[in-house]
Amino acid sequence: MGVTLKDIAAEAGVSLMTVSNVVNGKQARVSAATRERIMRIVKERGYVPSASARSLAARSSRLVGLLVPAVGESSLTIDPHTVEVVGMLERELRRLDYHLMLRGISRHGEITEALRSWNLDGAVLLGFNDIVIDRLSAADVGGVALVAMDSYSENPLALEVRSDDFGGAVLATRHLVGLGHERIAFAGPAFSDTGVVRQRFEGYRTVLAEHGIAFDPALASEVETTHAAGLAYGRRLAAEHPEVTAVFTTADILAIGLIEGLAAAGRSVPGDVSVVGYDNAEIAVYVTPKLTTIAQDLPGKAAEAVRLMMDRLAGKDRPAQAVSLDVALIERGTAGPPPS
Amino acid sequence: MGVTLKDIAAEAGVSLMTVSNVVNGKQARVSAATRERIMRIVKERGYVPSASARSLAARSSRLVGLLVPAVGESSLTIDPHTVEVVGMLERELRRLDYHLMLRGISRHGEITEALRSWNLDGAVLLGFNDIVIDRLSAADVGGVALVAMDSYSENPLALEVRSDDFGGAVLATRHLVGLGHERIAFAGPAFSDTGVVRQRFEGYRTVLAEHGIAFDPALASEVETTHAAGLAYGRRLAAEHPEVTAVFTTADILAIGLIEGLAAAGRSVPGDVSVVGYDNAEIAVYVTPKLTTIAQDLPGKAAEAVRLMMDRLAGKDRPAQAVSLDVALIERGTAGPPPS
DNA sequence: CGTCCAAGGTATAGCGCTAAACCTAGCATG
DNA sequence: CATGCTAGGTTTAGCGCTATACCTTGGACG
Repeated sequence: MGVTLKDIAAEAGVSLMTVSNVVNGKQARVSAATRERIMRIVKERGYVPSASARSLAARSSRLVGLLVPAVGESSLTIDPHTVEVVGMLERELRRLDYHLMLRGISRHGEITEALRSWNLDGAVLLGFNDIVIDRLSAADVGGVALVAMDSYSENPLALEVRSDDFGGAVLATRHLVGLGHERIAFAGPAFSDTGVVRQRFEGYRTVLAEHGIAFDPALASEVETTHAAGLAYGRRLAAEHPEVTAVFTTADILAIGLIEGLAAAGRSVPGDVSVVGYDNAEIAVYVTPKLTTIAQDLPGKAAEAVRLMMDRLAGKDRPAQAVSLDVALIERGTAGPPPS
Repeated sequence: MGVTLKDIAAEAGVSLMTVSNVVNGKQARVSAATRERIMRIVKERGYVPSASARSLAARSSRLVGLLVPAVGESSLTIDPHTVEVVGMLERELRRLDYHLMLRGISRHGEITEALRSWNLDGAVLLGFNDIVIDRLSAADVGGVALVAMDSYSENPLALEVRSDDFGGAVLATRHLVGLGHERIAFAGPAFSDTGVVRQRFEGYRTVLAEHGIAFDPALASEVETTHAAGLAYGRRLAAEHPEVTAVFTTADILAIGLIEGLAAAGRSVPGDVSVVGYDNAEIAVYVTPKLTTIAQDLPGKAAEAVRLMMDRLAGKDRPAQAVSLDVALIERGTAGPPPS
């Protein structure tokens, strides 16, 4: 079916290696005339090199893995966040004639398996828990270029890219304290865990302490990052903690659900309760009032991850140091002074 | 570095082929005792088969491509839509020990190149224009299993999965006509093209004709699928066509922008103008008033695409026939009777 | 005039795996 | 007792490519 190097070589009357050299742009060893003749035949016959054969013979696959957690039977956790990275990464890789392989990871061993099985040149790990990254040993990784996004591991085998989650929480909480709030609740998923949400939780607690406000564990709730969970939480909060005048949440969608839940319980935002979201998602400006939130530099994060990956693939070794991007408070309509 | 079949064979004192048979679960030719011994060694040594070697030797890569249009230098066009498919596809493929390769396509030739270079067993084409699919010849495709989503090509080489776009437009437009509207505008991207949007445009025109309403080309506008474009369109519409009392749009995000644009021009929804969106996106319920829209069966579409792909990979040949999924009108708050 | 060298190639030996054909002992069968 | 068959393997011949070492010319140079 397919045209191979051998076919081209036969037609051009040269050895197979000469064709290989031409196709791979190794200028040195071929005369211009021969090169042109071969290229013409390659075009004519529609020759496409076999990536598997190359990968096998050259011990390099020109393949980068995109590894995403996949919880059991459920789908991949690709949020708008992630999509941006995927898009940028694919484009940059394509420019350099690399390819992207998407792989959900449900057991730890699958990371190593993915790296080795396809002989990946690099891999981007999206949103894994620190512990997962920590457990990666040099033997697991081999020489694969690893970039971990949104992980707080300190594994020197992976270059890390994240935004300043602690700082974002500090910004949000200080904003609320500055407006005069004292009973400030926190809502986010699994914050007792390590990782991104934990950092935001610590930022929140730090600012409370900084202002002499006692941390009340009853005001920190584990809430999933969905509209429905936010809504339920809003009702609950209104019923159980009417003294709360502000909430810092770790996701916009949760915040929007929360606002609806509060409204359902007769509490208005920002009149009765102030709310700050996180991520500055697209939806943040479509709701009324528009959501006050923390913006991450998403394109920046994606660009940085891509840059690190490209540099490592190109062989530029850089210190395994974490890159942390700045965040910003976007003041819109959901945070105001507490009711007097 | 890596452990190979040869290493395992040497350690187990059997031939390489026996190990290969065990690893690939070919029960027939190996005794239970030998099989267990080999499996133990495989586990101990952490053997991972080389996918490139397999692909080369077996002429099958267990690799499925996800081909997405990539316009020039820009990123991939992965909308929430697409993400659902990606997630489901990855999960199903992983269960069957296939892998997913993500590839942006910016020139037509790249489709063939992608199929051939990695020796793909199958490919899902997401959101390509019909013309692109039409141009695919048997030689381009080889034996690759092709599933095209949201294409209206009739190329027998690709199984097609789409939802009933014409029917959706009919539902939306009839709803508006039924409410008493006569000056109904249409807004969507590139509807003069072929494809999904064209189908919706035809649905709209058909219903107008059906009710004896003359089609006015000035009321059909080419508007990009973004909030900003919708907003600009809203202002323009209010200024240039104050007689319009209803708009059917091909995307929710466009509809939401449109509503804001109308509001900015002093026209309220649904009091002055009714609006129907398309897709029943998540945001549709977060805006006020909640958006009346057409819902596609997204999970169904994804599931169907996956099912077709799986069947074809498993060798079940089915007639190359298009699957079309039903749509539904979701009545919410943005469509009402025209002002009297 | 012998030597060196560069330019422009070719020949050889795999990479790690699988498909397909082949082998061999041991047993049942007519 | 020859024959066939089966279980349980082994051997051989690549898949399409690249790395590496090697081979020829025809000058330039001392």
